[in-house]
Amino acid sequence: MMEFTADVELEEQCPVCGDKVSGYHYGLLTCESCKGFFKRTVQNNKRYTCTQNQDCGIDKTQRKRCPFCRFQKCLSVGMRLEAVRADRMRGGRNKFGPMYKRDRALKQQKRALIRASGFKIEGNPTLLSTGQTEYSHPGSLSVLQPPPLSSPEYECPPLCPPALSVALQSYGSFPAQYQYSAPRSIKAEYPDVYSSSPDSSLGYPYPDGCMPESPHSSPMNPGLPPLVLELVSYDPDEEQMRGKICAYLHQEQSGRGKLDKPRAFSLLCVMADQTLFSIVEWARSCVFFKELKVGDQMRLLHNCWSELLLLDHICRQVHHGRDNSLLLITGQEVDLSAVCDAGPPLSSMVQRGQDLARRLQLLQVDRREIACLKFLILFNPNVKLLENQPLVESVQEQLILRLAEVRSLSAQAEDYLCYTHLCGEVPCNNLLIEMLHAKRSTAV
DNA sequence: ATAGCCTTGAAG
DNA sequence: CTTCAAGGCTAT
Repeated sequence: MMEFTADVELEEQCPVCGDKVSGYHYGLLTCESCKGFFKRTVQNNKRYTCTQNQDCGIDKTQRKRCPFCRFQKCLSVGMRLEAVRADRMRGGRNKFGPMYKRDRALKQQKRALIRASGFKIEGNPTLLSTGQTEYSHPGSLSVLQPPPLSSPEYECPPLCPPALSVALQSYGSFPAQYQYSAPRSIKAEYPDVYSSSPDSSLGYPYPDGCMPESPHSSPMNPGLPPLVLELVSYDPDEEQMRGKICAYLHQEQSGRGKLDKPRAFSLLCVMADQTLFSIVEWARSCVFFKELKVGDQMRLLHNCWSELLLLDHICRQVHHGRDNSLLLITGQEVDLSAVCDAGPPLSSMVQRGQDLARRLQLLQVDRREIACLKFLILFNPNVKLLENQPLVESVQEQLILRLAEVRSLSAQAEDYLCYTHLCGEVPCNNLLIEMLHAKRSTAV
């Protein structure tokens, strides 16, 4: 009963500052002040800087001290930029409505279950990308769809439920509801580039030149097919991704010592695991992909996860543009010589990755082409969904050549991961390992 | 700039 | 009709 009350109290605390929750705001339950803070920041496109080390603790008494870290925390716990309306329209409901409803139902269910059984049920640890499963992935438990994919958490807490199927089902089915047929009465939320007003192009999430191309910018991009523009619009925001993963790592790391080799490697695996979640989330939001049944989605992802993961890494290096160091998703720089000290399999792979990054750099690939490439990787090329798009066709030839290299290197990386996993150096029960096993077992 | 309270308005 | 999460207002 103690745990029950503690659990309920926890749910009534703002995940940002711990103050009293006043309702769902911008994607999750927060307090009134963080709601207002998030709104002001996004609406006024505010930029803060941290005078410390960008890791200030945020609580009710200190939340005013560092708006930079407060906003980072808002993002890392899962507050959604796109829930701030670009046109400032008041009232009504947005696309998160059904999600809030499911989340409420889930909490209710959980409470009832706790009350009935008298013990606390653990969430799926691999889903805890922010330490707040319910906040960042509401609905992952509440999808009470019939089998084959039952609601795993309640049935087998000690076992790791299939992370991919849970990740694929989080947020339930709501994205399908607003893709094209969304009522235009609710409009101008940020990622919905189709309905935002032209003057909203100065919105928050896209810093200088990184603004996803929206159809509104097509006059500036003559000849770019709408599909390409759309593909780009699905790209996750790197900063937001970094915020989430850093928050997760920070919490994972707390109390741990320095980074010796296996420790560093397992840290990389955790990063990869968390990045995979972002990739799955990205895929789920993509046109065509979201129309597929979950089974097909899983098959596609099982096939290409490591390629997408590698591409994500390579792109970061292209952007980073340095031959002698690697840039991690966390923003940390790793000296290449340190990696080479690790020995042949890893060092040569990293070198191949660097070579690939350099060649992509020479090709001057931009985010539109990367978006196409990711799409090509996700779908089996035989599907040829992009075949009729002139731009994709014009760059496809060169991109496909790189694809072969991505495939080959990712295969080597998979083997290496498998090997290190057998040596016990990879943390178990994560999406990474699930993917590894899934591919190996179906490859027979 | 913050945060508590107020008004709005689509969805149910 | 009611609900409640958006944006708005305003004293601190």
